Amino acid sequence: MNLRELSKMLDLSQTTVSRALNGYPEVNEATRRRVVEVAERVGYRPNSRAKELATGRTMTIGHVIPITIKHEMVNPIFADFIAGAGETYSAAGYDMNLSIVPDADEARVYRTLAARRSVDGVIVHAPKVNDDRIQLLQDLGLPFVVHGRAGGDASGYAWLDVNNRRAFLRATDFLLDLGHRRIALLNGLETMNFAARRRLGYEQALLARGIAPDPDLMAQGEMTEQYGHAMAERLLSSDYAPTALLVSSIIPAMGARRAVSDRGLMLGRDVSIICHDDALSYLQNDGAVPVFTATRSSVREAGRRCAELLLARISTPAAALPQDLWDAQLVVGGSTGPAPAKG
Amino acid sequence: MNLRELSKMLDLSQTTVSRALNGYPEVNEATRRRVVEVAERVGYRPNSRAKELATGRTMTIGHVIPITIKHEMVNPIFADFIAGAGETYSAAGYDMNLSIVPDADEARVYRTLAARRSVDGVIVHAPKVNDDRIQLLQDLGLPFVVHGRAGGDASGYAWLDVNNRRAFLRATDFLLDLGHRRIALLNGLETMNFAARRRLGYEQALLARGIAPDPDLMAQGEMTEQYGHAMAERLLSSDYAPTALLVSSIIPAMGARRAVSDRGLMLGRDVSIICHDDALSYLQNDGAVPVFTATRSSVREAGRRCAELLLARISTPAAALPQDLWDAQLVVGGSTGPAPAKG
DNA sequence: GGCGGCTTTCAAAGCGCTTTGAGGCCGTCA
DNA sequence: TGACGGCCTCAAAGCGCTTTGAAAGCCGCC
Repeated sequence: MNLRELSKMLDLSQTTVSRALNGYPEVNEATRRRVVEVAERVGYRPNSRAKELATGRTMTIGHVIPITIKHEMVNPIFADFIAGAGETYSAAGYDMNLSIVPDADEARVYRTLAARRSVDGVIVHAPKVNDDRIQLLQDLGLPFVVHGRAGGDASGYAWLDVNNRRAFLRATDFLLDLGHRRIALLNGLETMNFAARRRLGYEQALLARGIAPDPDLMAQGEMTEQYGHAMAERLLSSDYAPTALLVSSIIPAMGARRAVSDRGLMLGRDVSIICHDDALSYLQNDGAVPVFTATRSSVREAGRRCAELLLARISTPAAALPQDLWDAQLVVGGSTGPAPAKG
Repeated sequence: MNLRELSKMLDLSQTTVSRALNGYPEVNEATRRRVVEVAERVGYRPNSRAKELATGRTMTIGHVIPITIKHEMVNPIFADFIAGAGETYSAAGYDMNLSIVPDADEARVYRTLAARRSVDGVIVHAPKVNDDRIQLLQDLGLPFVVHGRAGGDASGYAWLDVNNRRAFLRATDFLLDLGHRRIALLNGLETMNFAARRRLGYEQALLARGIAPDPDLMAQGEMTEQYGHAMAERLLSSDYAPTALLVSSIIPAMGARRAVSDRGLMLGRDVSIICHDDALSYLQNDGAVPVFTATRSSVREAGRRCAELLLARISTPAAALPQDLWDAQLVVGGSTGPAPAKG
């Protein structure tokens, strides 16, 4: 069923039917209702490609998700982010075009999306400290919103970020207030800007109390359960072990917890853990007393909001660049307690 | 840069340029090289929508991912499945169109995709025991491959599934061989076919040893960490607690492990756990001695393969329906051991 | 009776590509 | 010399829609 057949069926011109379906004012309300009703009944939907070619708008948003090549790992927070963004798109009649690519190929994919006019805009995931994607997208003239920020000046593009520095500063402060002095940082890869900023917050908090950050207490890596386990294991087995761990995500935090119980230690008494909690749907850390004390910010909500911001940029390119900085909540759970008295 | 401009630049006709770019035989190899070289240099890529309209093929595959409405949860295995499928698509020049929808809306989305001709085919995720999507897609004439199978006769459509019944039968057998007699099942939602079949395997193994399945030892639910914790906690605190748990995924298994250590019990000695391991990239359960004894099957590999099967169906609709049944590996890790001697 | 407003038609261009059919030019071969 | 194959051009249709401009029909109203 195409437009010509439908208009024949309605005994109206294609013009009128098209106008009726697209809400143009010059068609009589009764006619419009009739058109819509029949279109509905016979299941007419305009051919997406024809419509998109004619209008020059694809009504689709690109998400280019990098795979870190070493472990072929796709960061699990993407699932929730995408779910949030997807809600916004559905509600607005947009589609999502998802590409999963080794991070080395990202630039090529953006160029292709732009040149083929396959998308009306893109979301930039996982910005690095030095990230050339932003300049590239500006050159390409493709509307975009960054989830996070790159390092350096962030005034020239649209983004939504969590105040990662502040979150980890507060988390570190919280541990310091509990009497902890040896606090380890199990960070994400510090080529990622979010991780670099978390480290900054951690160091700032320590320095503010006159504690020199100790490189032996800092690790970075991809945020797997195994990474959390391995690092916590290594740290806890040292002679001069930390009493608290600040962990970049709930996933390595689970690994760290495993290391704690492997050693027969008790979480929140012998060792404290604070992690960042993205509020993943399958790893919920809520309830009256959450398992983990955490800095919490919903990545799904971020997905929803990034999508909204992008759609707004597409429909109103001249509007001011949105730059949203969200504060994470510090929620107190069962994984933290006063620093143990010295052995 | 469009085709007309490019052909002007090359001083060739649009016809020749189009033929050169699309590999038609009637163009001289030297000319073709020149065309390709210039197109490359000026960054020409054909407009996707125009090409798709002209050819009638969208070169995109739809993935409709259901969100279970209650917890707004998106199953984290999708991330890895999609990553696998995405690799295949990229290699074949296909795009992925992802819709995330409350499961009640799925049928509507399929109808829309078909009517608008937005995709050349779809992957069906998470088939239920009673699933009307398959009939729907057959009616719509949209090529599809099911990841899993629905209940009932599966001979009429293309699918790739893990032998879930057999996997859980073997896992149960393994526990029985270790002397366990009270084995609990923490299953996924048994409206899902994979979960129903796992339960079947579990029950078959028990019955084969003359053990009547005990409803008190069976739970089902969405596969979150919290679910695993809550169920294990409840089971382990009963007077007549199971000595082993068979868990539907590594995520609730982590929750179950937490419950075990909460009670001061030791995994693999006081309580055994076997789980299904989808080989998620961020929850790897490998190494010399994996943490969990598990039935393992890579969902990422499944994604890759499902995508291949679907592309093959699209290019050769008349070929026989692929129906792949994969066996999960049973890998022995540290979470299982002989049943403890009675109290 | 004429005018203006509302609704609709008609015809066509245009979006950027693919595809086809007819035909031209050139060099080669019988 | 003529036929033929190889390579290319030309012109146009077609994919299914949107959008535009001109015009027509119908209505009520002054």
